Amino acid sequence: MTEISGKFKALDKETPLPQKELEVIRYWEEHGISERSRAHVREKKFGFTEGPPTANGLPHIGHVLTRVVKDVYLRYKTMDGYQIVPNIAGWDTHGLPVEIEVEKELGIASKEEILDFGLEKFNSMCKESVFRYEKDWRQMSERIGFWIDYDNAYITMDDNYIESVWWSLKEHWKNGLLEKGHYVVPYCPRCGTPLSSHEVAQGYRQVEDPSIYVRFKARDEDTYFLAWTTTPWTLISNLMLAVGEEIDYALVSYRGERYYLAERLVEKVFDNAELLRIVKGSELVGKEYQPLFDFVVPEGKSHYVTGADFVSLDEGTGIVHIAPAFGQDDHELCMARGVPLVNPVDESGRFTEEVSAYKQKFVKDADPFIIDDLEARGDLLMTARVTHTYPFCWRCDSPLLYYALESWFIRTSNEKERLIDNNREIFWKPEHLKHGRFGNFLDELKDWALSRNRFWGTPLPVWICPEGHEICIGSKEELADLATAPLEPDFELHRPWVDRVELKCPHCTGTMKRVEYVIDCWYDSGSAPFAQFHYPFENQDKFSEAFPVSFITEALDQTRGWFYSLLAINSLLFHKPAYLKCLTLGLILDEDGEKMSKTKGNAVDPGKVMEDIGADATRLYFLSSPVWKSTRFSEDLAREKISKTLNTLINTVSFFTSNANIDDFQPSEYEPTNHLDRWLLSKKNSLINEVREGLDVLESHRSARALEDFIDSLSNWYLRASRRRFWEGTDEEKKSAYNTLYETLETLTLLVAPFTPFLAERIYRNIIMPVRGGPESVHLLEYPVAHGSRIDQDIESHMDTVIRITEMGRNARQQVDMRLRQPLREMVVVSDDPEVGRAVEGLKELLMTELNLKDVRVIHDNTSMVETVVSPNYSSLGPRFKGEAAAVADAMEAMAPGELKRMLEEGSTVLGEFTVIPEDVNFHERVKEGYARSGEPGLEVFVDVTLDNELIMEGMARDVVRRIQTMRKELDLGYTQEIDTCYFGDESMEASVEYLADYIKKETLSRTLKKGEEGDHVKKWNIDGKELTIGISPVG
RNA sequence: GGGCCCAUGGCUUAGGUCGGUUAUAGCGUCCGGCUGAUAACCGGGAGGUCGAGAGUUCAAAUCUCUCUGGGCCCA
Repeated sequence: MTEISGKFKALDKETPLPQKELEVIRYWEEHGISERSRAHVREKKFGFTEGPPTANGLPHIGHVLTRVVKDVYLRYKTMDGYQIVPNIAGWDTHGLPVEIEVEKELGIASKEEILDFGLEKFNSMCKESVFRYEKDWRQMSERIGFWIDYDNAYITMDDNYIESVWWSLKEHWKNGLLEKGHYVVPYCPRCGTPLSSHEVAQGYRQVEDPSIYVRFKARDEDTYFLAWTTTPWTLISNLMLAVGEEIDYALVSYRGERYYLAERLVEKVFDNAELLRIVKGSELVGKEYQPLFDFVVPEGKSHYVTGADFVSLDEGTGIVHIAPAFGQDDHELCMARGVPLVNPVDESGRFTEEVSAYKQKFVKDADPFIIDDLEARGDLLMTARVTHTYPFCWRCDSPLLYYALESWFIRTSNEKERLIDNNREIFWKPEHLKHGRFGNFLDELKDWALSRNRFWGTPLPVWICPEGHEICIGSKEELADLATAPLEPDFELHRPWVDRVELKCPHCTGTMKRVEYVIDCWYDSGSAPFAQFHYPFENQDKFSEAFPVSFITEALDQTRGWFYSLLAINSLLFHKPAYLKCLTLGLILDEDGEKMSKTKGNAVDPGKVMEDIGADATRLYFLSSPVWKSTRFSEDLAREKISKTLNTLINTVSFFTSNANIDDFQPSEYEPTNHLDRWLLSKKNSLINEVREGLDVLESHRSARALEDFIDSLSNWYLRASRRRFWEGTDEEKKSAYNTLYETLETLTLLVAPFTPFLAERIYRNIIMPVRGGPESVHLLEYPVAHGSRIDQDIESHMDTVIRITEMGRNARQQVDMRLRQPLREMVVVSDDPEVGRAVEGLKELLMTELNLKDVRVIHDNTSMVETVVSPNYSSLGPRFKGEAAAVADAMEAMAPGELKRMLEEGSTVLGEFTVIPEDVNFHERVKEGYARSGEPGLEVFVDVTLDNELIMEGMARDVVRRIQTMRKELDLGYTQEIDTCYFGDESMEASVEYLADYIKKETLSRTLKKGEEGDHVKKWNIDGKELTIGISPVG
């Protein structure tokens, strides 16, 4: 194919899209486009905070989705005149997952081994590890077209960042919200560390455990409380019994003893017990009982029955044994009741000296002995085995214990109402999260256990002196001021440096030492809105521009992760919601709907996807279905976007460039005269509104689909129907057509820019920039705004009608096997809707060409096109008229069918001497001879399918044209290349060619059309059973 | 164990807030057509108990409840 060069540059269609995208990336880099798009200081600010990933693993396809979604909204807002603040990336760098990676590398697995290895060395390895794959992350982001500033990214392990975090912790401390206490955590006795919920979640397994029914003797009456447990070893530490205050409890007699238990569970527990009385749980509250064991005796009041809302009747007895050191519910309940904690188990999970009978025994191993003891005393009523899920350490497989540890926590529960209020102001997508998963979490808000007995993290800035005075440090300066010695030259806000700093106690003469904890790394990332600015030490103005954050988006798993930590920390500090819009993304599944994982080997490599199908197609694929739904991903699914949408757009542009250059088109002021043009411009403006609306409500799929539909209509309707105007229209026609198409492509290029930034850039640089001038990138332009005056609902709906009529026309032709290339006399459109009349009137030419007709006319009713045929219903007539049935039938047939039909619509009617009822006759319609019909009542068409000699010859001529065009294509001739043409064969074919020689010559650019069998390219065709040999030779 | 979400032809999916004619479209498949921008396109066919059951209603893919299966979060 010969490319005609001109001011509109043709798009390169040969090179695969992914390769062209790499060229675009180079162009952006060379011209610093992304920096320039960011550099603009604008009045309108759009706050965005990047949810920081950890770069100690490779990015996967889910991260690609996150980046695509972030990017499309940020590009849109940027083009719409906002300045994204601060528009920087972020890295999450602390936490147990990082430590574990390093432990694996070192081949160690315990805290002692880390300490032996050396804290400083260990932490510096962590520091390296978190950036191991930074390059891959940056490359992936760049490749997918995510523009964010990586060079100035915030990093949670930087001293400035940590200092801001310290500042915030001190704020909490000053407000009495940061406190030491005991917190029951899942704890691995072998590793000597509590586990994060994330780790615990990995280790749940189905196991069988003993379950026992134990009785507690009431103090003041001769009855027992019957309780149930699956952890006998915790009975040693029992301090209370809990009942549901609204639950009915039965007092029963069983084998001569009296027991309380939930009424509903009596039959499950006892085979034949005598019911004595029913009481409400609330009546049991306050009753005291004798301790089962006396190894540990707490100070203060204990061993009585209390009410609790977590008592369930699903299993057990409805009376729950409470040991505050070993259960979260238990612990909270005892705290609330002022019952102190007892914990006779050491950190390795063994009973302490106090528990003389079982001392040094691992608690789980003590279970059988405790059971035997209880049985011997007669306090054990029954034993069973239950299968339930229980957590195990994912590293060493030890059963985890729920264990009360000293812990620092933030009293978020004190501020629960504030968090709930702030959540009300957030726009959630999808909406159900607001009150569902996220809202529920806030409703049941617990205090935030902040401290971790670990090494690599933000150190908890609390120092304590031997007298018990405590101080929270809020800045490096404050630390230096109070320190007993100057800070080391290479000091940083990490262990072990901060551990070595001792402070002068402001309240006594003592020396303060730091508590050895680091903090939960979720606190780090939740501090990003202020800590990324080193607020309040610097950048107060920048912070207030960007806070509250206008928009965040991350995957669903962040609901109780980052989304929560952001809301909690910032609500406490600033009494405002941290963010105003939150878009939550679904998971990416593989083709079969399975979760992707490395171990299953079904994970998709983003790099390969980029190589195979490219960024634009991937972006469009993700953006065109609701992003919050879990989406299946496969290259084949995404590839469809290339053939369906990207190529269609590319070809539309190609059509434009090749023709505009041939005609030397120059954009100019114009008034669209043609209906198709006005229709397209109206559609275009409606499209702008649709795309914007979709983006504004965070429903990118609505925008993406509107764009895809528009591209489809542009190419497959507008352009197909307008082609001839571009090729052979008058100057006026061409002016309107070219300007309309050009203007539409311009707008479309801008509209798709946030979705498919690479292709948009190519189109911009090929057809817009060289002619219109303007900045070096489409991404530096403004997003289109619709011109309401250009939107013409009538013309849009008229075109819809015409499209429907076209479909009917094709359908009608097909019913009688009348191929489209055969010209036909006329089509009659039947509708009494005046709008249909107007639509056809305005677009008559279009209908004629689309359906290859000589005429189209509209009539109001179909009486002239169909005859009503009467067929007497003998099964109704017969029984009633017997022998006269035939005469009745004759009478009916003698009438005008329309007349009879009208009469019967009223009910029964009298024909001479007979009274006939509607059931006596069936009417059906017969289409007028020579016509084919399609459509439905209200709008139908009748196509005249009778042929005469002239029509047949025209059809043949078109067949010949089609064959010559195919041959031109086979020779790869340029669009304007003239040829000499010969033909020879069937007589009727030859006659047709001669009859329509001028038409054929014009259509095929044949300078001559002669009888003969010669030419550079000669081919024998069989056209509808008739043979014709055609030969063509390019001229010159 | 608790909470939330999801389930629509062989495959991928729209619609669900606001109940209303024949359930959307693409891929694939079969038949036909069209084509000098297009990897396309157009017409038609086959293919659906809208996960199952119950309820509300004149009317349910849509609202309610129960169940089944899958997922996520939390214990």
